[in-house]
Amino acid sequence: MKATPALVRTGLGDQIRQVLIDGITSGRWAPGERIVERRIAAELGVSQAPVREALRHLEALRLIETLPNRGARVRDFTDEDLAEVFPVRAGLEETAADLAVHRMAGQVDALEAHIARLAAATDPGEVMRHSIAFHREIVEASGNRLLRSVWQSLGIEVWTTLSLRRRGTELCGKAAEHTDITEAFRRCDPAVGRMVHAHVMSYAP
Amino acid sequence: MKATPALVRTGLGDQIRQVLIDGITSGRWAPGERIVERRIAAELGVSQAPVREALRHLEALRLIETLPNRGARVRDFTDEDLAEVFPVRAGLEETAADLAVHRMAGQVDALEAHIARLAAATDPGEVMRHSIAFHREIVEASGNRLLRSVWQSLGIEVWTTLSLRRRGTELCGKAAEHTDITEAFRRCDPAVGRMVHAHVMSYAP
DNA sequence: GACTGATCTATGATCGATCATAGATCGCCT
DNA sequence: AGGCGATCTATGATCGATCATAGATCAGTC
Repeated sequence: MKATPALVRTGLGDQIRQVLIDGITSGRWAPGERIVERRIAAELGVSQAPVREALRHLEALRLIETLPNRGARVRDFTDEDLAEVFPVRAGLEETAADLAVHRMAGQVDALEAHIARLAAATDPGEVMRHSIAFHREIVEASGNRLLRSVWQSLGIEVWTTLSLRRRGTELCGKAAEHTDITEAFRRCDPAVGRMVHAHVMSYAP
Repeated sequence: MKATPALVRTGLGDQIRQVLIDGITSGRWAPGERIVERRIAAELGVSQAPVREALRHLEALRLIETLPNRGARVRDFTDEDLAEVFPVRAGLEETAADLAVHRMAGQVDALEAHIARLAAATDPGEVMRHSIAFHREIVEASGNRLLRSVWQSLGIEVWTTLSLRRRGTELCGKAAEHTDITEAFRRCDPAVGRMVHAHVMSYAP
């Protein structure tokens, strides 16, 4: 492979995946558009193999759909697709909160730190990441590694980005609920699971 | 590749994945044992590529763990690993039941069919599959494709098999609860979600 | 012109070989 | 003997090429 690697050496598959994700979220590849393995490979100056690896990850994230012997295409996200994520997130995060409330034992420093960072955030991307980080913190605090793995595999950041592109799913105005939830964790309120569930569902369109 | 393909032609990756899953659940590969890509490839008379593809699937199922440049090894499932799946399943299936109860509108034929098949099952493997099929039916009935995808990715069958190997997690004696749940669906009882949650958790060790 | 089948083309699936890295091994120096 | 590199080995990561399949295209018959 000569054509100016254009990519540093740290796991080609990972880097290609990021390139593809950026391309999809930025709209470079339109929904329904085919993603041809060799074309991407040639463009990035790599071979077909790591591109295939990256595509499998995108498939797991449900960003593309693949037909046997027919290749991959960018999914044509319907509003329904974007909406489906919320009940799943709500269920997972409710479970996480119920598990976490015991383990935290009123220690909510980490949650408060995320709230502070969210309040200080300026640009929309930063707001989104800090808002998500608050939720991730709850999932982490559950101590259930499988739960964490499943939650991560939802690719919340990517889907939220797509949702923001689609319409103006505003993330602000929810900081108050984050505070309420944090207070519930502080007093080990067993209703915190339901609160988190309701909070997540309130994002749904 | 000459060495008597030993595998029919229907997507090598899929077939290899099944061989590996069987090998792990049957105990052919012990926990912690390394899985060397080229060894498997040579053994099955294929090349490294489809084996790598299969290994990625196993990684998604959390049956193996992979270190960069260091290969894959069979995970050493702790009791904790086996237990972690139940809260996650319970949360997902509660969500599914809550979504499904509206869509079923009291039509519980499919659920009853699974109960009948479970009652008629004889060998343990069959019992397990029909028991799982009942739960899968609820998830399918939710109509949420993401939820279905996430549930499937838990690899319930495999983990249940492993759990059965580990100790005698008996699946019988739960048929009555399946009937209770079905009745709740028939009368569109909004408490069905909680029932499913409790039912799933009752399998936990 | 319309239908049927052979051929061509694009591309995914798979292959065999090479490159790169992590440990293991060996040899040298003190 | 012990420490420290150089070298060797096993193996994952990547490559370029080939095989196989799904459609598209074309030719022949009626």
